[in-house]
Amino acid sequence: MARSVLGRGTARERVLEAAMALFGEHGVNGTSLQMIAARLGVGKAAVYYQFRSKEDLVLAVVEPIYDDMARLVTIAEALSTAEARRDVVVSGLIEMCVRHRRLAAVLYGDPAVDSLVQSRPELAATVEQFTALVTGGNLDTHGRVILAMIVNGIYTAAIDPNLADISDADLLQSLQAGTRHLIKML
Amino acid sequence: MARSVLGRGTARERVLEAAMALFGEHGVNGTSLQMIAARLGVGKAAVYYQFRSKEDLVLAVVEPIYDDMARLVTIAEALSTAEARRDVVVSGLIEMCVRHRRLAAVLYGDPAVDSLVQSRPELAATVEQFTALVTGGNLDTHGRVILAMIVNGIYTAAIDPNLADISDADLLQSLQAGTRHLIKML
DNA sequence: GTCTATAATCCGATAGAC
DNA sequence: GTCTATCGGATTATAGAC
Repeated sequence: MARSVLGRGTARERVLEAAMALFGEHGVNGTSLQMIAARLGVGKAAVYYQFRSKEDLVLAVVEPIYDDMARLVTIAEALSTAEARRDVVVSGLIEMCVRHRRLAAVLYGDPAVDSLVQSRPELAATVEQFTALVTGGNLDTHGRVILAMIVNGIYTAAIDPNLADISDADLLQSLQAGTRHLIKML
Repeated sequence: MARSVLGRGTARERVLEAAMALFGEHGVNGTSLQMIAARLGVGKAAVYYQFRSKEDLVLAVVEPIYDDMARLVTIAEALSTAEARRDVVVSGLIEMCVRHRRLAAVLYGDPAVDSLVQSRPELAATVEQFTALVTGGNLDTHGRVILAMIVNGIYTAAIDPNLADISDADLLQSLQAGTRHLIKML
């Protein structure tokens, strides 16, 4: 169990950490395994020792957020009305985005992650259920646009690099306030 | 001036159209010139006849939106107060996102586009001025988060595929209403 | 666990025939 | 204007030495 000069934790954790940082900067398709290895000061084969393919690595990076999402879906689906389900999912989304702030920035809208998710039935199902819970209930055109502003606003405000200096607690509070304000317009 | 079997307009316009569609689906880094050529039913060299490099092609695809942004910056900078400038830029952003709905989806957050913009001083300057105008004035932490929700909410609601069925006019109206509502919280 | 070496593939880009 | 052919380089991934 020799460890590299840079970073802490297990070799696997250090690869995940480096991958996350580089995915965030260059996107998944713009990040080669060579770049990840170089950042860690190791050879390309050292990365392949931890993950048998790039797809496996991306999946491992992305896993924690989809675990949270699946948990949130399970909780919300136990509720009885569409409005209650949406409220739980949206406020759960806020907490999720804040908790996984750095990670969320990585996968949000990345086409490589999107197609990877679509290729895995469990992940695709979770995303589909999540979307259904958010857009559930009968909304008119105006409501749908406002709801999209809320959900995407939460997501992208949480990951905005310009807001990186704001603490998790402050961010959480402001997102909750803004959401409460907008959700009245539905 | 022979023209290919598929599509309309000049050869250059057809390449731009195909590139935009594929960039939106797979991202810039996930789209090879071979894919673009294949979609048009031509060879790779036919694309290189219209654009001397992939960078040139990406630049040409992205150009219209940065032209609009530069125009908006010029108009806003002539105003006297920070609040007036921000109002003009934000409402201009709404119109811009609706007008370039499909294109905006392509470049929003694409790392390849980001680094291309950063490598071109004119484009980088325009983006920087735009950001400065939006975040101008003195805002507290809460205001900064709300503003990020507004701006990113506008952007991503305009490009949301789930809202593709909504007309430009309806989308414009709802975005303006939601923004007016949220901007009171600043 | 990490290394070098290498295989197979794909990329962007160029040259030149037609 | 479009084609084929090809170059050099980078990529994912594997094999085997240490």
